[in-house]
Amino acid sequence: MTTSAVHTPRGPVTRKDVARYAGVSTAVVSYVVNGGPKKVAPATEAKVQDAIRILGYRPNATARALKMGSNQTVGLVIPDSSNPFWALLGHAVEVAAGERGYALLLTNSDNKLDSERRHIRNLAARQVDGVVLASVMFEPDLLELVGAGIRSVLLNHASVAPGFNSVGVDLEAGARLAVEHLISHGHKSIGLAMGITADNEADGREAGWLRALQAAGLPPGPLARGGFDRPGGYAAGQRLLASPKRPTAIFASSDMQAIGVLRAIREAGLSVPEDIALASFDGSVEAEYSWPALTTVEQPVWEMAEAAVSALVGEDRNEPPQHRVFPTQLRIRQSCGCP
Amino acid sequence: MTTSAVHTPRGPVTRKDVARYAGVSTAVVSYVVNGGPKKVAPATEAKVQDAIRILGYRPNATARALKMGSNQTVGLVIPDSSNPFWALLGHAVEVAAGERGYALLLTNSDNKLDSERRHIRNLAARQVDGVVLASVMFEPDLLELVGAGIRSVLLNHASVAPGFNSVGVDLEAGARLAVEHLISHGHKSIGLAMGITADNEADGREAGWLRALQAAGLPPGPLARGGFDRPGGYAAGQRLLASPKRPTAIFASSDMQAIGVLRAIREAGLSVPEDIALASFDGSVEAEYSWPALTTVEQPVWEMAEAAVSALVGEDRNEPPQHRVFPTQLRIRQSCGCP
DNA sequence: GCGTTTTGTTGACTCGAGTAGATCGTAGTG
DNA sequence: CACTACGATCTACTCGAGTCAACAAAACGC
Repeated sequence: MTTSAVHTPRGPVTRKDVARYAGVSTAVVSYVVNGGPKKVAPATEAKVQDAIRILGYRPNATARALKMGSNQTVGLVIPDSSNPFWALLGHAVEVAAGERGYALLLTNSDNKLDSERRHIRNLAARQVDGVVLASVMFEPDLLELVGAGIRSVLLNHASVAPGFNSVGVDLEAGARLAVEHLISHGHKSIGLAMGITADNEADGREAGWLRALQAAGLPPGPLARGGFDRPGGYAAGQRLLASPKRPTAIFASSDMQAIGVLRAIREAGLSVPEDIALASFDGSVEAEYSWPALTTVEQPVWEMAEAAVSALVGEDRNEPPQHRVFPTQLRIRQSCGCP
Repeated sequence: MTTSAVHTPRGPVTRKDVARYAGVSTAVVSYVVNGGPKKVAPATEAKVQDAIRILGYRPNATARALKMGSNQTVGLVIPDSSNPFWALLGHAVEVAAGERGYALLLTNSDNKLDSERRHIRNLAARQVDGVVLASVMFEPDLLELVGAGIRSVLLNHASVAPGFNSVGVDLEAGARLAVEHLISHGHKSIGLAMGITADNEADGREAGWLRALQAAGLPPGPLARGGFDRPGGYAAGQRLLASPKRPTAIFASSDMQAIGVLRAIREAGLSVPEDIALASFDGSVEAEYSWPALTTVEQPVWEMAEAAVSALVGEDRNEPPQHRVFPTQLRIRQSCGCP
């Protein structure tokens, strides 16, 4: 004869079961579980706590969410979570959300617009409390969808959409930092391996590269476009190396691209930074452990995630939409030619 | 004068609003939205569809979840989503779940037991339909928690817990594959950079390394333990290099560790594979783009994720718990000494 | 034309929890 | 001792959607 058999109902234990077992009403159970909004006598509270423990009651978060109109969840849409930069961002968002008691619904848009749109629709239906949209693309459709009552933050997006929160870094300033550093090493021909932004908006990194060169009175070096990922960088790197006047330095718009470029350079029998210097953008861990370690423009991912989540469900939830731009920092390592 | 203002209620549009607008009962709206369980006359259906479109109605997934007892969500607990291997796994799980209409709640345990336990509790309260538990740790507590009605899959865990689904690879066979390959290159002293498994269960990779050496009549080389990540591998690598009899080859229990080892080797002024050959475990993208490219034992991450999700919410949802072991494949590149 | 199916629609109850408002009992005051 | 004030508790409604039993109307058979 087991101890738990008598009163244990089949199926999941609900508030009602606890109430019956403790000999109180369901309201009291709620008051005990939530510590309010009404007081409960200590003796009653103890009875209820016992019942909860004995029956193994766990409140149904879905029911709570229905009643309260919030399921304590934020959604995140990123292009590809197997890309280390996005993975890190996802991690940071999860932590920032977790600190506030929110869980993270993660979705990958895979750089496809319809996929992204589907995910946003889905997140909206699931009544998430907010969504962080780290999209390379951008469509008015998205505005409408997300605008339908759900708070959202655009991450690192070029266009500053009215009515939307946005969080990002100063891409142009960051790129200038890196290119200027390459220039300071004496390079006169600096190529650019640029990622492809689907909306064809001018990317700040490209502008920064150009400005830095102009400011130094240098002509723009060769430019090759490819995906922001390793294969994209590899392909872009090969094209840069094959250009009529091979650059002596290359700035890549992402760390992953730089790693691809690195491979292209090596396969060409050249070495970094002796033959070609390299700098990139993002500041991911892979940059640190690459060989040579990559000089890169670091994005304050944790702060950005924190700011994004805060705008969604944090203290500044009710403020009007903000556009926060974070500074970047040049993380100097060996790929640029520094010792 | 806007077209939508007249009948649009304030706040989110519910089934009731649609019903009122279309002049039907709420039941009919449900039937239209779900295509059942009862038929609706074409003319009525059209009216309802119009109302839905005009009012911009989207069904509240939370309410649906409450009624149906499922919120079409699976949970994933991994040690650290900024580790590429786990990031890839997360991506694969998300895709597998997405194909079945399920969303992914992602949590990082950060390798901490209490954090892991908290997340599982949270996932349970949120009534997820299943959880994939990729824990390095293991505690009976977890069994109890997850066992409380929620289907779960243990990923790549050494101990085969009864009543639990599990999905993993044959760690020992995989490790043997790699070590045997190093032996075939003529190496007689092969060190092991082993990750730390918190539950101190014997890890198959260690066993495989040992067995391969024994089978070849070789003495076990030096062994160093560290985290499964890059810093862990770096530290382990330094210790292996400093060991009295320096090994001529090293097998690392993860790609990330191998990348750390690579750095240690380079900082010691040695080169791979000339001075020290290297092979590792996981088969992540970083291994491919490392220099030299890492020879590694590839885990079939996509198949594993597919199997895990399928056991949770797929076709074989109602079968008794299974233990699926997938084969690994040796992906030969340059770090082992092959051309 | 009448009884019988078929088809279409509806009202009402349900899921599990939050909480306002009503109710009960008791302690405190005059 | 009557009467208020208050603390503790319960009743009952709500959130939004799924679906069954019940019913009305139309289609059918003979």
